Amino acid sequence: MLELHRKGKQLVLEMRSGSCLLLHLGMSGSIRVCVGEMEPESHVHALWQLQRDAVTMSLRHRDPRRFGWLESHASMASVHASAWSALGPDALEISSEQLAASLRESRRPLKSLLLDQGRIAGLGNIYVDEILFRAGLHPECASHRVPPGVVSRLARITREVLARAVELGGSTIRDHRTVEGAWGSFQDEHRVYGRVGLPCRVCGTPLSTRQVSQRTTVFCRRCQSRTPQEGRP
DNA sequence: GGCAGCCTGGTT
DNA sequence: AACCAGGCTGCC
Repeated sequence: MLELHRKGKQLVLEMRSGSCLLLHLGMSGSIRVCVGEMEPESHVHALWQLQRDAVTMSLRHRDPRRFGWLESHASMASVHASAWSALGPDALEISSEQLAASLRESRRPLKSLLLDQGRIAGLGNIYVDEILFRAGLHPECASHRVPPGVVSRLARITREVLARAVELGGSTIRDHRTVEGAWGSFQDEHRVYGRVGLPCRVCGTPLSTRQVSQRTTVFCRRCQSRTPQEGRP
């Protein structure tokens, strides 16, 4: 295997031959690479033995809840032309212009738009809630009503939250592990996710919950205003 | 645009 | 035994 590529939640392993394995880990999936044999484990759906010179390496895809998938592509060009053409810009690098373009014409709730992989690729339920809290925005605020200055701040916070989460190895709630098998620790910095009823870390108000876009949503009704003001710090 | 359904394991 | 979480697809 030569190279790794990623867009949003999708990962590509590009082989030396140029052929590609495109995969999505779903919510409980993981891939592990190790030298030599691997200890047996449950829920392994695919296993490769890779030969490099005299060394054998094992690559394994484990996915207890089977929400993940993988498909084979002849080349990166094929990946770009199919699966990746349906994805919006990557959330780690989203610009305020790109975000503004998505928000401008939609009356949908902000949270629903941020979860839409075709608009912005890479955000799931945890990170959307964490981003909206840090941006001081209500999850049900109509997307087109977010003023330009606030959109630019939202884009910056999106990039910052994800970069920090990556730095900490992600959020280990239950299944998630880093590629080395370690726990992530971004959950220690969660402000709202998993904290329903607990006091807001900023103002002490008990955190609220509600279904938004068929997703459990946690937010602070005091810190996250429904009508964002331009120029908020 | 909403919503059921897919699936498993942990919780109630 | 019933319910829930989560990402995404496919059907209204």
